[in-house]
Amino acid sequence: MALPKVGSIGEYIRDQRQQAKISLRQLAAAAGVSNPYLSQIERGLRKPSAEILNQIAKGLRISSQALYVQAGLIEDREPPSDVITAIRADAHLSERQRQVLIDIYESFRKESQAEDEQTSQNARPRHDSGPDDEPPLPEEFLAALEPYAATSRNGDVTQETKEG
Amino acid sequence: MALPKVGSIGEYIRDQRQQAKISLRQLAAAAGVSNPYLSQIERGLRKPSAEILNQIAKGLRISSQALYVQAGLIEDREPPSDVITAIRADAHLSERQRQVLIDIYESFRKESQAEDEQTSQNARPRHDSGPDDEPPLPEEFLAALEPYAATSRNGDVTQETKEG
DNA sequence: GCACTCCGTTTGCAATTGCTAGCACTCGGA
DNA sequence: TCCGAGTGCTAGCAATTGCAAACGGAGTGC
Repeated sequence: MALPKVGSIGEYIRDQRQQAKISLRQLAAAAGVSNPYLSQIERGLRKPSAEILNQIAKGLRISSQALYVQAGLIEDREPPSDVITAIRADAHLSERQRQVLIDIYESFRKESQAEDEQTSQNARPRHDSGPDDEPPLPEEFLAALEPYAATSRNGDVTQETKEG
Repeated sequence: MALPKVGSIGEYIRDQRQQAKISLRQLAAAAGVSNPYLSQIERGLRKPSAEILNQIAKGLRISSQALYVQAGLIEDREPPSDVITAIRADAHLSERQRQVLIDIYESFRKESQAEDEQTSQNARPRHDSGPDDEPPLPEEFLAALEPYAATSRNGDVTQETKEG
């Protein structure tokens, strides 16, 4: 992948600014930075801090993330390819919580694997073919979770998952 | 208060580092920054550039975006959790397993949220276990998991948090 | 020609980042 | 006891950021 060279962020900003048809000074004022500095940024002579970058993004009315990606400050929006990577990347979890989730996930994977082998041996129907294969309900987990996390077991699940 | 004050990013980094049980010097080495500087960042004496922030995020194995949000460099428009997306996309899981993982994940998230609102200082709302500063180990979960999944409880998690 | 306004740029300078070297402290072993 | 390895922190410095002031050029009106 092309290295995010320092100049590219400047070119990108200048490009966006010109597309918006505003002058350097206007953008500088809107972003709250000095015009000389913005000029130097656009020409790749200076490497702006994230704070300045953020202000410029606001002045340009574009997403900060796009600018950070251009600046090479965010790995090009890595898709959450697998569960473990996503868990690892989730900064809202504590290390221990991460480990618990990963443990459970891996045990699930092992279970599926075992079933898969069984299937090939005994030609057993897959578990999703019928609901009669019901394993114990998640309540067991949530019960075990209780000392650990304040979980709304099955009582009032009024907390919806959506957010914002 | 609700504003992302400058010091909070340092507290957040220190918190994540301590939860990961690595020393300041270890994280500094992993992130490629000097230990004194990381120390100052954690104490809120310095405002790290986005580049440094990015390296620290890598050292902590968390997403750069989460760190930028903490630093107030990205509007907290939190997209739906990547973890849930990844779980939903995992074809190896049964629907029930998916639901269990999502339930646990969300309960963790709620717990963190509650802690955060309660006080950003100590992260031990309940359950004082005495001299041993270890909260209950994941074994509890895995024990509860036993009837459900064929889990290798003693099996160490092969994913180690350190890496050469 | 002259004055005025806008454009982007160059020139110094204070403030800050981020580093190396070194300090003080704790723990375990000879 | 001292020694070595580990922890985090302070002091001082080079390099960089980000700014105010000033510059040359283009356009407009008198």
